[in-house]
Amino acid sequence: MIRMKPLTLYDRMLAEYGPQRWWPADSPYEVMVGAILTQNTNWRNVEKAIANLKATGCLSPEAIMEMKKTGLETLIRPSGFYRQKAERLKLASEKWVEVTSNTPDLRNEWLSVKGIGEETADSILLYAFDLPYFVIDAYTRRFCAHHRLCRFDDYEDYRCYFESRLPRSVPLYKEYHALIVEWGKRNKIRSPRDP
DNA sequence: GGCCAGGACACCA
DNA sequence: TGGTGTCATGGC
Repeated sequence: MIRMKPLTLYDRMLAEYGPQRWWPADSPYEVMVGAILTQNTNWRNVEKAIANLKATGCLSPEAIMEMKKTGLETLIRPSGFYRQKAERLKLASEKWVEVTSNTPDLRNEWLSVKGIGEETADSILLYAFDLPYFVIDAYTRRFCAHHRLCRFDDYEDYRCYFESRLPRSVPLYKEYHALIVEWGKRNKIRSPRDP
């Protein structure tokens, strides 16, 4: 196999798959909700949960903060882990109304929310706040291993790998991550050390 | 009917 | 700090 650079792989995927135009959401807040609901969960199940929130007029931070936890659990049940995620959505919604894209140390603000780890935080920062953080998920690690780009244990090492090799561009980061996910869905490739 | 999906955290040694 | 268990639904 010919070993390629990250930007070359990006160009090839963009040519083959076309622009993905991520994140699939109608608003930045919906991005945040989706980022939490999709934790270790098939996106199709997330779509059902978000549809329930929309149908009941509950897709807003105010509505989610105010509603009973059990009611929220019922709406998001299709996304799995619904008890945990209901709690996480409430905590994240509280954070949502208190920060802006100009809040200092915004990444750590999100990481301080129980239930929001590095991947979820970076998804929110990139797709909801338009800030240049490259998102590392299970597909990204698989992508790196498959193309012999790199292999690390730590999330930060992967993020640094991409951010140090790509132009610092929010649209590029968005599209690249989306293309990696599309690649992952088309190529069900797993390795022994796969997360 | 088993396996897996766009993680995160608690607990233990 | 590293390994393991838990959380849960729905599609294939």
